[in-house]
Amino acid sequence: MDYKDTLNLPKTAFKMKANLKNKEPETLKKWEEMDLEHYVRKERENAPTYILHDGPPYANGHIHLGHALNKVLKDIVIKYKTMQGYNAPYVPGWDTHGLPIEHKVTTDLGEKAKSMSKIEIRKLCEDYALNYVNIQKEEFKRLGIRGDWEKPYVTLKPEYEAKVLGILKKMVEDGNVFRNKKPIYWCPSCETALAEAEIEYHDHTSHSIYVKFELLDEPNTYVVIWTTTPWTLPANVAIALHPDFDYVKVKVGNENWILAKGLLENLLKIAGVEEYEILEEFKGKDLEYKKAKHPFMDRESLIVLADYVTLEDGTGCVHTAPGHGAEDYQTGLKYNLPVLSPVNHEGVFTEEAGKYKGLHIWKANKMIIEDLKESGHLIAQADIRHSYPHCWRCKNPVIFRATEQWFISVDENNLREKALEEIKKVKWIPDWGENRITAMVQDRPDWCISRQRAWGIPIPALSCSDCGETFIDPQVMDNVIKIVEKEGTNAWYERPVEDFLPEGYKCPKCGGVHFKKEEDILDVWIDSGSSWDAVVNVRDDLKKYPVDMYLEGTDQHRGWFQSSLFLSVAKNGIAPYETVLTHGFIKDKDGKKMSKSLGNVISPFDVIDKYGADILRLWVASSDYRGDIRVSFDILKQQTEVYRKYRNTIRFLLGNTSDFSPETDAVPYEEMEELDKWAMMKIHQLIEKVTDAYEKYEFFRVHHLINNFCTVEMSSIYLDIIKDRVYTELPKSRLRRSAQTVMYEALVTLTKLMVPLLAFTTEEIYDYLPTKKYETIQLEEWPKVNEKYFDNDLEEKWNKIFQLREDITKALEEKRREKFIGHPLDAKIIVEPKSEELREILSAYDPYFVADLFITSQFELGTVDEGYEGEYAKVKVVKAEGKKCERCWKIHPEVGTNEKYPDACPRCVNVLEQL
RNA sequence: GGGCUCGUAGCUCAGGUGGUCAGAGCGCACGCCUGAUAAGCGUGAGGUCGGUGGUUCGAGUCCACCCGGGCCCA
Repeated sequence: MDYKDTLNLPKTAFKMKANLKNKEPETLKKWEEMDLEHYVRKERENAPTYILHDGPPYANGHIHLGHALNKVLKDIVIKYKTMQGYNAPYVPGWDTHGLPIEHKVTTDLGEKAKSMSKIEIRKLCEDYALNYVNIQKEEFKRLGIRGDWEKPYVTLKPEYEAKVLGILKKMVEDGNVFRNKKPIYWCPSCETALAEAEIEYHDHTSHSIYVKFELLDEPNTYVVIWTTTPWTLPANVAIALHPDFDYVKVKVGNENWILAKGLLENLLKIAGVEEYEILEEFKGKDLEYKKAKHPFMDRESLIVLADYVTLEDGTGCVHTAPGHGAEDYQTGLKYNLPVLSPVNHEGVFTEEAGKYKGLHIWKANKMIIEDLKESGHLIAQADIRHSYPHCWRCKNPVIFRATEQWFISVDENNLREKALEEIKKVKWIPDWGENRITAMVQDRPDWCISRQRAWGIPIPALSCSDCGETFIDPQVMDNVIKIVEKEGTNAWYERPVEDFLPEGYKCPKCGGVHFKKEEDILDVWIDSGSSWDAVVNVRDDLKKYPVDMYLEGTDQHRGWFQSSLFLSVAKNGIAPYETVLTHGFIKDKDGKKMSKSLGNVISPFDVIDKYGADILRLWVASSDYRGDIRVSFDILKQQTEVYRKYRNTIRFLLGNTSDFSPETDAVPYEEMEELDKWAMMKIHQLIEKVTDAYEKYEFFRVHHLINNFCTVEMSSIYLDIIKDRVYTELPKSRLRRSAQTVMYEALVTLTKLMVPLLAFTTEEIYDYLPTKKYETIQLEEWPKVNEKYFDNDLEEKWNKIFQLREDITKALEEKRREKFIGHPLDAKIIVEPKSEELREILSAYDPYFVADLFITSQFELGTVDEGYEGEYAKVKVVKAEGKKCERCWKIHPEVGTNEKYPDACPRCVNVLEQL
C-alpha cells in the first residue's frame, strides 16, 4: 500500500531556486510602491534616534565594489538598529565639486574649454555631477540599501554651500585662516595652476650642472650641489644634506670641496679630476646650520638636513629652493626659510631675480650656466635625459612656482591640540584607528584650502584695486552667505563685487573703495568635511550632534574623518561623531589591489547579474572588513553555497509549519519534548551570540554563527531527527506540534536575524509568515533572548548524547562501507557506554526514542563483544529485527501483526486508525 | 623611505592573560538516501599557523629581524 498520502510532508510555495536576478527587481518595485523609507520613518517617528551619517562618495563614474562594501555595511547597521527599535534614518549624500569632475568636463570639451567662461564650465560640471548622482543612486538602490533616496544631500546645493561658507567665516573670525606662499604645479604656457592629476610625465632633456657654494666661515671650501634646473638657482636659500650619510672634504687643486663620500668618485670623473686628497670625513648632521654664500645672489644659503637626500645621483648636497619644489617647501617650513619665487605667471623672471629680470626661465638656463662658468662656480655640466612633469593639455614642461594660497592654520587657537583631545573621546573601531589618526593629526602641516579652479565653492576674498591687498572679511562673507543661500555660489561669479560690500566699505589697509573678487575656490575636503553642519544640524530628521557613527574606508583617516574633525572642532569645539568604524579595501583573490591594467577588476554589476545582490551582501557579511577583503568569483560562489543552505533550511521550516498556527497550535515549553527544549535553547543561544556580534559590528561572526546553526544544529541534527515525528505522527498530535513550535521559532528567529544581511530574500520569506505584522520585515522587532530556555543540565546531558551520536554514525558508516547496511534505518545498534553517566542517561529513555536520535530503527543498551570502538562507547551494528514499515520505513518486529494494515508498524497503525 | 595595518587548511573565519589550540563551516574525494530531491545524511583527505632567529621546561600565542600584501604620507 502506498502510504505517502497519509504523511505530513512539507508543503510550501517558497521556491528552492532563488532566481535572485529576477526576484530582486520585483522586491525593489514592491518597496517603491509601499514607499518603504517613509513607511519605516513613520513607524519609528517617536523612537530614540540612531544616526549614521553618510560620507559622500564622489559623483563621478559608476559605483565599484568598494562603494558597494561601504554602503552594504552601513545598510546592515541601519537595518539592525531599526529592528532594535531605533529611528535610524539614513540620508545618503554626494560630493559634487572638485577637480576630477572639472577635469573630465574640460577634457571632453577639448580646445573649446579655453574660450568658455567659468560660469559656463561650472554649469557643465553641475550637470555632469548631478547625472552621476542619479546613476549612482539607482545603483545603490539595486543593492537593497534603504535610505532617503528622494532627498539625499548634495554638496553643490545653495543651502549646503552657504553652510560651508559659514564654517569658513567662523575660522576667519577666529584667525585660523591666513595667506601664504606655496609652490604648486604651474604651466607657463597655459598660464595656469595644475593639479597633480593634470601632470603627465615624459622624457625631457635638462641641463645637469654641478655648482660650488663657498662656506661663509671657511673660505676656499665649497659645498658642491647638483641641479637639473639652473633657473631655480636664483631662488636658492638652502642646501640639504642627509643627517646620517658620510660626507668628505676633499682637496682638489687648491680648493676644498664638500660632498657625500658615496658620490665622490662619480663627481671626480665628471669633473675630470684625477688628483685629490681626502682631508676630513664627517656626518651630514655635523654641518647643520653652517652657511654658504650664494654664487651670484647677494644672499646666504643655509645648510639644512633632510631625509629625502639620496646617493643615487648628484652630490648628496641638494640645492633647495622652497619656492620651486614640494620637498624644498617642506624643508623650508621646518627651517623657517623664505619662500622665494621670482618667476611670474608667464615663466618670466621678476625683479627679485636681479639681473635675470625679464628673461624667460627656459632661456635663462643657458645664461645662468654661462655666468657660473665665468665666475668659476661651475664644476661641470652635461645634458641629462630624464622623466619630467608636463602639462596634460599643452604637453609643455611645467614648473613648480610659489603662489599666494589660503591656509587654515592647524595650530592657531590650539586647534590641533583640541582635535587631539577630541580624538581621545571618540570610539574607534578597530581601536588602532585612534593611533592612526592621532599620528596623522600630530604631523600634518597647515591645511592649504585654496585651488585655482572653477568647479567649487569660491573663497569670497577681495583684492583692493588701489593697494593690491588681498583679504577675506567676515562682514563681506555675511553678505555673500545671504546671497549664496538663495542663488548658490554662481552668484559670486555673476554679480558685481558691489553686491557683496557692506555700506561704505573701505579697504582695511589703504582705505580704497575699489575691489576685485578673488576667484580661488575651496579644497573639496572643506565641502564634505562640513556635512555635520550642512546636513546633520540642518535636517529635522537627523539633528544629532555629535552623530552616533561615521563609517568609511581606512583612507578617510586622512580624508573625511580628519576634515570633519577639524572643521567641527574649529566651529564648536567637539568631534562630530561618537564612533568611527573603518573598513579595509577590496582586493583580488591574491590580495592584490584591483586595477584595469592587472585585469582583475570585478564590478558590482558582474556580481548582481551573475548571482544577485543578496549574494553580494552575504559576501560583505562574510568578510572581516577590519583588514582588506578579497573577492573573486570563487569566493562569491562560496557564498552562493551558504545562501543555498540558508534558503533550504528556511524552506524546510516553512514547509513543515504550513499547517501550524503559532497562536493556537504552539506547545508550551513545559510540555515540550526534551529534544525540542534543547533546540529552543540552541535557538536562543544563537539569538544571544548573533545579537552580540551585531552590537560589535562583527558581521562576519553573524554570518558564521547562522551558517553553523543552519548546517549543524538544524540541518544535520535537529531537523534530521524530527523528520520522522513531523512526517508520520498525527498532524495535531502533541509530538508533532511540539516540533512545529520549535521549527516556527527557528523560522521566525533565523529570518529576522538575517534581515540586515539578506535584504531581498528575507522580505520574500516574510510573505510566508502567518504572523506578518507589517508590510516589510524590516520593521519587525529584533528577537529577544528568553533565558527560560537556558538549561545547563539539559545542555550537558544532550552534549553527551550527541557525542555518542558521532561514534554511532562512524559505526554505521563502517557497516555501510561493508555493504552490510544501506540506510541507517536498516540497522539496530547495540551500545555499550564507556561511562556510567552515559549509561544512566540512555537507560532513562525508551529504546525506540533513542533509536530515533540516531535515525536507526532499533536501539539496545547492552554489552558489545565485537564492534566499533568509539570514543564514548562500543557500538555494534546489526540488522534491525522485523519487517520494514511501509509508512515510516522503520523496521519493527510487529510489522505484519495488524490485519488492517499488515505492512505498518504499531505506531503507524495507531496513527492511521485516527486519521 | 616613514606611520598604521594584514598574512592560521583550496575559500571564509575561530583560536582570553604562552602549556590536548591546530579547530569550524564551505569546497573537494568517497559513500548512503530518493517522502527537504538541481535537496538531505555520513565518512575522509587537507595546514612546517608568511619566514628566520631568540626568550622559555614549553610559542600561531611574547621579543627582534626579514619576506609578501595594503592604506596614508614622503
